[in-house]
Amino acid sequence: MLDFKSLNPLIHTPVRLGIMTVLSQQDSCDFNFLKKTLDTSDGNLSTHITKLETAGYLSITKIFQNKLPNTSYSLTQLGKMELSTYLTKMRNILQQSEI
Amino acid sequence: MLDFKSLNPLIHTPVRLGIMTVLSQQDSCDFNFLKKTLDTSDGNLSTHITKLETAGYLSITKIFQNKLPNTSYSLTQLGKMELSTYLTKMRNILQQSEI
DNA sequence: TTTGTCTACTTTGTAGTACAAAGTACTTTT
DNA sequence: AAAAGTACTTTGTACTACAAAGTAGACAAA
Repeated sequence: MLDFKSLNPLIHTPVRLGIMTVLSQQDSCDFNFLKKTLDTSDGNLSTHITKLETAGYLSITKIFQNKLPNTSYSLTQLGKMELSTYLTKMRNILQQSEI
Repeated sequence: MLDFKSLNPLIHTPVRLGIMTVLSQQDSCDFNFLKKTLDTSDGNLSTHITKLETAGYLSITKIFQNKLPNTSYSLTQLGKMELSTYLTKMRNILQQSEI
Protein backbone atom coordinates (compact mmCIF):
# COMPACT_ATOMS: atom_id res chain seq x y z
CA MET A 1 0.00 0.00 0.00
CA LEU A 2 1.65 3.20 -1.19
CA ASP A 3 1.20 6.14 1.12
CA PHE A 4 -0.03 8.90 -1.12
CA LYS A 5 -2.52 10.14 1.44
CA SER A 6 0.15 11.36 3.84
CA LEU A 7 1.55 13.95 1.44
CA ASN A 8 0.98 17.12 3.45
CA PRO A 9 -1.69 19.02 1.46
CA LEU A 10 -0.54 22.31 2.95
CA ILE A 11 2.75 21.89 1.14
CA HIS A 12 1.62 19.89 -1.89
CA THR A 13 -0.22 22.72 -3.67
CA PRO A 14 2.16 24.01 -6.38
CA VAL A 15 2.24 27.64 -5.29
CA ARG A 16 2.89 26.65 -1.67
CA LEU A 17 5.48 24.07 -2.65
CA GLY A 18 7.09 26.92 -4.54
CA ILE A 19 7.07 29.25 -1.56
CA MET A 20 8.54 26.58 0.68
CA THR A 21 11.20 25.65 -1.86
CA VAL A 22 12.31 29.25 -2.36
CA LEU A 23 12.48 29.78 1.40
CA SER A 24 14.55 26.65 1.80
CA GLN A 25 17.15 28.20 -0.47
CA GLN A 26 17.47 31.50 1.34
CA ASP A 27 16.91 32.52 4.92
CA SER A 28 14.23 34.98 3.95
CA CYS A 29 12.72 36.84 1.02
CA ASP A 30 10.00 39.39 0.46
CA PHE A 31 6.61 39.45 -1.21
CA ASN A 32 7.77 40.80 -4.53
CA PHE A 33 10.58 38.32 -4.82
CA LEU A 34 8.16 35.44 -4.31
CA LYS A 35 5.71 36.99 -6.72
CA LYS A 36 8.33 37.30 -9.45
CA THR A 37 9.92 33.93 -8.79
CA LEU A 38 6.64 32.03 -8.72
CA ASP A 39 4.83 34.18 -11.28
CA THR A 40 1.57 34.41 -9.37
CA SER A 41 -1.03 37.11 -8.80
CA ASP A 42 -0.83 39.22 -5.65
CA GLY A 43 -4.07 37.83 -4.26
CA ASN A 44 -3.20 34.23 -4.83
CA LEU A 45 0.24 34.58 -3.30
CA SER A 46 -1.14 36.45 -0.32
CA THR A 47 -3.72 33.79 0.54
CA HIS A 48 -1.22 30.97 0.19
CA ILE A 49 1.23 32.79 2.44
CA THR A 50 -1.50 33.28 5.02
CA LYS A 51 -2.23 29.55 5.00
CA LEU A 52 1.39 28.69 5.58
CA GLU A 53 1.67 31.26 8.35
CA THR A 54 -1.52 30.02 10.04
CA ALA A 55 -0.06 26.52 9.94
CA GLY A 56 3.05 27.86 11.63
CA TYR A 57 5.30 27.00 8.69
CA LEU A 58 6.58 30.51 8.13
CA SER A 59 7.13 33.72 10.05
CA ILE A 60 6.44 37.20 8.78
CA THR A 61 8.36 40.42 9.30
CA LYS A 62 6.90 43.75 8.27
CA ILE A 63 9.02 46.86 7.95
CA PHE A 64 8.99 50.15 6.07
CA GLN A 65 11.67 50.48 3.44
CA ASN A 66 11.98 53.74 1.49
CA LYS A 67 8.62 54.74 2.92
CA LEU A 68 6.97 51.68 1.42
CA PRO A 69 5.75 48.63 3.29
CA ASN A 70 7.95 45.59 2.89
CA THR A 71 7.05 42.16 4.15
CA SER A 72 9.49 39.30 4.33
CA TYR A 73 9.03 35.67 5.13
CA SER A 74 11.14 32.84 6.44
CA LEU A 75 10.60 29.20 7.34
CA THR A 76 10.04 28.29 10.96
CA GLN A 77 11.58 25.16 12.48
CA LEU A 78 8.21 23.45 12.03
CA GLY A 79 8.10 24.57 8.41
CA LYS A 80 11.55 23.13 7.77
CA MET A 81 10.58 19.86 9.40
CA GLU A 82 7.36 19.55 7.46
CA LEU A 83 9.07 20.38 4.18
CA SER A 84 11.72 17.80 4.92
CA THR A 85 9.08 15.16 5.61
CA TYR A 86 7.21 16.09 2.44
CA LEU A 87 10.38 15.88 0.35
CA THR A 88 11.23 12.45 1.69
CA LYS A 89 7.77 11.12 0.93
CA MET A 90 7.61 12.64 -2.50
CA ARG A 91 11.05 11.33 -3.39
CA ASN A 92 9.94 7.86 -2.37
CA ILE A 93 6.85 8.14 -4.53
CA LEU A 94 8.83 9.32 -7.53
CA GLN A 95 11.19 6.41 -7.10
CA GLN A 96 8.24 4.04 -7.38
CA SER A 97 7.48 5.21 -10.89
CA GLU A 98 8.83 2.96 -13.56
CA ILE A 99 8.82 5.14 -16.60
CA MET B 1 11.77 31.83 -12.07
CA LEU B 2 10.91 28.31 -10.98
CA ASP B 3 8.22 26.67 -13.06
CA PHE B 4 5.79 25.36 -10.48
CA LYS B 5 2.80 26.32 -12.57
CA SER B 6 3.51 23.75 -15.25
CA LEU B 7 3.07 20.76 -12.92
CA ASN B 8 0.20 18.99 -14.65
CA PRO B 9 -2.71 19.34 -12.20
CA LEU B 10 -4.39 16.26 -13.67
CA ILE B 11 -1.50 14.19 -12.35
CA HIS B 12 -0.48 16.23 -9.32
CA THR B 13 -3.47 15.34 -7.11
CA PRO B 14 -2.26 12.62 -4.71
CA VAL B 15 -4.87 10.00 -5.61
CA ARG B 16 -4.25 10.47 -9.31
CA LEU B 17 -0.48 10.50 -8.88
CA GLY B 18 -1.04 7.22 -7.08
CA ILE B 19 -3.08 5.73 -9.89
CA MET B 20 -0.53 6.78 -12.47
CA THR B 21 2.37 5.47 -10.40
CA VAL B 22 0.75 2.08 -9.86
CA LEU B 23 -0.04 1.80 -13.55
CA SER B 24 3.53 2.67 -14.44
CA GLN B 25 4.63 -0.38 -12.49
CA GLN B 26 2.33 -2.90 -14.13
CA ASP B 27 0.72 -3.06 -17.52
CA SER B 28 -2.74 -3.05 -16.02
CA CYS B 29 -4.67 -3.51 -12.80
CA ASP B 30 -8.29 -3.50 -11.71
CA PHE B 31 -10.49 -1.29 -9.58
CA ASN B 32 -10.12 -3.28 -6.38
CA PHE B 33 -6.37 -3.43 -6.65
CA LEU B 34 -6.18 0.35 -6.96
CA LYS B 35 -8.65 0.77 -4.14
CA LYS B 36 -6.60 -1.42 -1.81
CA THR B 37 -3.25 -0.04 -2.90
CA LEU B 38 -4.26 3.60 -2.60
CA ASP B 39 -6.66 3.14 0.31
CA THR B 40 -9.42 5.35 -1.08
CA SER B 41 -13.20 5.23 -1.11
CA ASP B 42 -14.98 3.75 -4.13
CA GLY B 43 -16.51 7.07 -5.10
CA ASN B 44 -13.33 9.02 -4.87
CA LEU B 45 -11.35 6.49 -6.86
CA SER B 46 -14.05 6.28 -9.50
CA THR B 47 -14.18 10.00 -10.14
CA HIS B 48 -10.41 10.31 -10.32
CA ILE B 49 -10.25 7.44 -12.78
CA THR B 50 -12.91 9.11 -14.91
CA LYS B 51 -10.86 12.30 -15.00
CA LEU B 52 -7.78 10.46 -16.15
CA GLU B 53 -9.75 8.58 -18.76
CA THR B 54 -11.41 11.76 -20.05
CA ALA B 55 -7.95 13.28 -20.38
CA GLY B 56 -6.92 10.26 -22.41
CA TYR B 57 -4.30 9.18 -19.89
CA LEU B 58 -5.71 5.71 -19.31
CA SER B 59 -7.80 3.13 -21.09
CA ILE B 60 -10.51 1.02 -19.53
CA THR B 61 -11.43 -2.61 -20.14
CA LYS B 62 -14.62 -4.07 -18.70
CA ILE B 63 -15.22 -7.81 -18.53
CA PHE B 64 -17.24 -10.27 -16.47
CA GLN B 65 -15.22 -12.53 -14.23
CA ASN B 66 -16.99 -15.18 -12.16
CA LYS B 67 -20.25 -13.48 -13.09
CA LEU B 68 -19.06 -10.24 -11.53
CA PRO B 69 -18.06 -7.08 -13.36
CA ASN B 70 -14.35 -6.45 -13.45
CA THR B 71 -12.81 -3.25 -14.76
CA SER B 72 -9.15 -2.87 -15.46
CA TYR B 73 -7.07 0.13 -16.39
CA SER B 74 -3.82 0.80 -18.16
CA LEU B 75 -1.82 3.85 -19.19
CA THR B 76 -2.11 5.10 -22.74
CA GLN B 77 0.88 6.40 -24.62
CA LEU B 78 -0.26 9.91 -23.81
CA GLY B 79 -0.59 8.96 -20.15
CA LYS B 80 2.95 7.60 -20.09
CA MET B 81 4.27 10.73 -21.76
CA GLU B 82 2.48 13.06 -19.40
CA LEU B 83 3.60 11.09 -16.36
CA SER B 84 7.14 11.19 -17.63
CA THR B 85 6.98 14.95 -18.08
CA TYR B 86 5.48 15.37 -14.64
CA LEU B 87 8.18 13.23 -13.04
CA THR B 88 10.94 15.21 -14.69
CA LYS B 89 9.50 18.51 -13.54
CA MET B 90 8.84 17.30 -10.01
CA ARG B 91 12.34 15.86 -9.70
CA ASN B 92 13.78 19.20 -10.76
CA ILE B 93 11.69 20.98 -8.15
CA LEU B 94 12.73 18.57 -5.42
CA GLN B 95 16.35 19.10 -6.34
CA GLN B 96 15.94 22.83 -5.76
CA SER B 97 15.08 22.28 -2.13
CA GLU B 98 17.97 22.84 0.20
CA ILE B 99 16.88 21.07 3.33
C1' DT C 1 -40.63 -15.57 -4.59
C1' DT C 2 -39.37 -11.84 -2.62
C1' DT C 3 -36.56 -9.92 0.81
C1' DG C 4 -32.06 -9.24 1.96
C1' DT C 5 -27.10 -9.11 1.42
C1' DC C 6 -22.93 -8.89 -1.36
C1' DT C 7 -19.84 -7.20 -5.06
C1' DA C 8 -18.47 -3.68 -8.16
C1' DC C 9 -18.77 0.12 -9.44
C1' DT C 10 -21.13 5.35 -10.68
C1' DT C 11 -23.66 9.49 -9.66
C1' DT C 12 -24.60 13.26 -6.78
C1' DG C 13 -24.45 16.70 -2.95
C1' DT C 14 -21.51 19.29 -0.08
C1' DA C 15 -17.77 21.34 1.98
C1' DG C 16 -13.55 23.19 0.93
C1' DT C 17 -9.97 25.43 -2.18
C1' DA C 18 -7.44 28.21 -5.70
C1' DC C 19 -7.65 32.07 -8.01
C1' DA C 20 -8.06 36.88 -9.58
C1' DA C 21 -10.88 41.04 -9.19
C1' DA C 22 -11.72 44.43 -6.21
C1' DG C 23 -10.47 46.87 -2.10
C1' DT C 24 -7.27 49.34 1.45
C1' DA C 25 -3.67 52.34 2.87
C1' DC C 26 -0.04 55.01 2.00
C1' DT C 27 3.25 57.63 -1.40
C1' DT C 28 4.63 60.06 -5.28
C1' DT C 29 3.81 62.62 -9.28
C1' DT C 30 1.50 66.11 -12.06
C1' DA D 1 -5.76 68.09 -5.15
C1' DA D 2 -6.44 64.65 -8.41
C1' DA D 3 -4.47 60.76 -10.50
C1' DA D 4 -1.41 56.98 -10.62
C1' DG D 5 1.68 53.82 -8.40
C1' DT D 6 3.29 50.39 -4.69
C1' DA D 7 2.40 46.72 -1.53
C1' DC D 8 -0.26 44.13 -0.01
C1' DT D 9 -5.33 41.92 1.87
C1' DT D 10 -10.13 40.71 1.46
C1' DT D 11 -13.84 38.86 -1.05
C1' DG D 12 -16.64 36.46 -4.60
C1' DT D 13 -16.76 32.75 -7.74
C1' DA D 14 -15.88 28.76 -10.19
C1' DC D 15 -13.92 24.46 -9.53
C1' DT D 16 -12.55 20.22 -7.02
C1' DA D 17 -12.07 16.28 -3.79
C1' DC D 18 -14.53 13.48 -1.25
C1' DA D 19 -17.87 10.19 0.69
C1' DA D 20 -22.81 9.19 1.01
C1' DA D 21 -26.17 7.50 -1.58
C1' DG D 22 -27.56 5.14 -5.69
C1' DT D 23 -27.53 1.41 -9.56
C1' DA D 24 -27.23 -3.21 -11.34
C1' DG D 25 -26.61 -7.88 -11.30
C1' DA D 26 -25.62 -12.42 -8.35
C1' DC D 27 -26.58 -15.43 -4.79
C1' DA D 28 -28.74 -16.73 -0.18
C1' DA D 29 -32.15 -17.20 3.08
C1' DA D 30 -37.05 -17.02 4.62
